[in-house]
Amino acid sequence: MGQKLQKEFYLRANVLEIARDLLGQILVTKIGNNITAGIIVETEAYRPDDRASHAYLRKKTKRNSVMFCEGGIAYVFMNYGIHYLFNVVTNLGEEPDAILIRGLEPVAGIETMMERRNKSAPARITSGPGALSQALGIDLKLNGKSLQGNEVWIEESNPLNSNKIDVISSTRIGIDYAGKHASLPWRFYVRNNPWISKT
DNA sequence: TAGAGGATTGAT
DNA sequence: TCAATCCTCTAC
Repeated sequence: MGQKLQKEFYLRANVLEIARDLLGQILVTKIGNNITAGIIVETEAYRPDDRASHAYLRKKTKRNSVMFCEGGIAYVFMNYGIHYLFNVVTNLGEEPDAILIRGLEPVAGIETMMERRNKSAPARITSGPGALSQALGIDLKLNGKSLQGNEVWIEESNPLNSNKIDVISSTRIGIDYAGKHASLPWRFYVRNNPWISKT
């Protein structure tokens, strides 16, 4: 088991840099006595000057209010009435930046994940933001939780391994409504990793 | 207070 | 290709 990423990691001003740095780190949840974890292989960054963000133009609503807190906490919301999506809030409180986690490579609690996903094989159980949230037991109860706590956190993986990661950036998924912002290359993923979500 | 639509998934 | 499904936001 590695060390939890320190709060300073999340307080940096460049959300794109943090989104890239999250690749290769390990997202862990502990729900009851069930620990589940996976290596982060796909992320997307959102900023307040970006129409695709819930906090576009720094507009604060009940749903996105945790994005306006200091970085290092979880932002969970329901999408399409069906799926929970898990984000990491970054930057200082004045800047509502967030990073959506879109893909994980399972490393612990795989049996639990398969049960939660109602699958008999691990294939693709954590590929896609809604899917990985279900596999890790993430729901609205985790919204606003500190990533220094003991329910959900991100562990630093071996830096030597991180250096080997071949990162690709591309446009984000499912935000065609965002006009020119839809073409920003703010999605980051690990080249050739089988656990990234479908394009 | 009502209506529209969404940072998706999985079955057809 | 399209339905499921419900919460949030916006406009009236």
